[in-house]
Amino acid sequence: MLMISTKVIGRLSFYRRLLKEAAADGTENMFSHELAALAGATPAQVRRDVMTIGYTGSPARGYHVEELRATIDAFLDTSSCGRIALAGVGNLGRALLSYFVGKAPQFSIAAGFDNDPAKVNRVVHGCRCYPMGQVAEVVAREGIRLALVAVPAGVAQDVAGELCRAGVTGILNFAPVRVWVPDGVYVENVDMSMSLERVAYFARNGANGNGKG
Amino acid sequence: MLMISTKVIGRLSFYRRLLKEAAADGTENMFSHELAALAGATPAQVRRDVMTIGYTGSPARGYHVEELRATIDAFLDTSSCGRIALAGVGNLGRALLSYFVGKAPQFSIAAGFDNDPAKVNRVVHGCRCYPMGQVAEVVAREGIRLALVAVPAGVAQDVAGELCRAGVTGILNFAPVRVWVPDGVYVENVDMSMSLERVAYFARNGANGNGKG
DNA sequence: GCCTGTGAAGCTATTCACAGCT
DNA sequence: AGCTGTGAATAGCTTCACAGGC
Repeated sequence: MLMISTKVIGRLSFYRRLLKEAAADGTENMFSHELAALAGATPAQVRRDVMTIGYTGSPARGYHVEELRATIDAFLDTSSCGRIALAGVGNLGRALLSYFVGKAPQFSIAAGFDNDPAKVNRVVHGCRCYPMGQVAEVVAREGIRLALVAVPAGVAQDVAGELCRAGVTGILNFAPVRVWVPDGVYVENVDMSMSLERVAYFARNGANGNGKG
Repeated sequence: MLMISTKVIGRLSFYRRLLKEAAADGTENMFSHELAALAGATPAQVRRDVMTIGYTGSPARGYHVEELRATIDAFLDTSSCGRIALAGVGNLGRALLSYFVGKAPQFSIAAGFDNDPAKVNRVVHGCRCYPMGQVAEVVAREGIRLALVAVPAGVAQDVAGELCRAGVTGILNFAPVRVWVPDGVYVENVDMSMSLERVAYFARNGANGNGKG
């Protein structure tokens, strides 16, 4: 199977969200330039991205909103893999919980992990918090494959390692360190300090428009 | 002045953090391959990045940790522009407050804004919360140039526009929508839903290693 | 006319590979 | 020997431009 870049996957995920909104507003068809305007991309890029997943629109009507959304859904295979672990139920962890609750119906945070005795066995936003020692057991029992890592930088590597050993194959890492994982595990880093420094740099040095993201 | 990509700026910011840690551990010199190993990059890329900012090491000793860090500091111009506004003091906003407090000494969140009367005039983590209506006044008074946007998607555009009108030139946007800003304003989007969907995709489709960020 | 799909071109980012230094 | 700095090569990404269709 052809390898598709993280950039394309990100944009597809974003297009899908826009298509959902458009569908909710009653829009049935959209041209590439319309979708591009919403996404902040070029029409050519939208067409390329749509081509990569093998959907094709009509010159007369553009893309059928529902069909394209369904094609992206199928491509991203949204049905499976929805159970997520949250490692670190501090300020950031709880914010992530409330952020993801309800937002993405295909995903649910099935378990939280923390070493703070004040958090263990609490239920926050419908998510039960377990001690770190139970990662292996709970991840296996709940069939968890994805994890959010929101622990302090100093323990992120240990926590990530333990999650991988328990069977997690995808990690969204909010700790400001690179973590090393076995082959076959995918890590994406959300490094907010780095992002802020980048914003500070370009705010001063006058690059306008949207950066990455 | 030569235009430098967001990727390079991000990596420089990351190298600097690693260099600080190395210096704290008493390391005086590092070779490109050592820094690369810590950063998860290639030695050639480290050398390129270092070259871009005009620092040069020695074949015998590699880079002088303190000097390189100072050169990156000077390049990113860390001294100015440190005052930040936080728009939206909900769960995410408060998590960002606690995340950035102390973390980056060159940055401080000087004011929060929210429309919830329960939050207005409260002080959270040393940050005073004002009503949205006072953005123009407070941003001007505090000399704020950067903003974190952590409001619901539906109002992100309005809030971003108001911030720009008040003089903000850099926005780190956590709302899952693209916001449109005047020329000369830089926006970086942190779209956690998109990131999670990307992780889910690559967790299944087996791309290993680190993605972007 | 204005659209899509797409080969080809153009551009950006990364890596190679080697001269020059210690 | 092993390193840096860097021109050249490669790989990857985006845009152009146009054939073909309505």
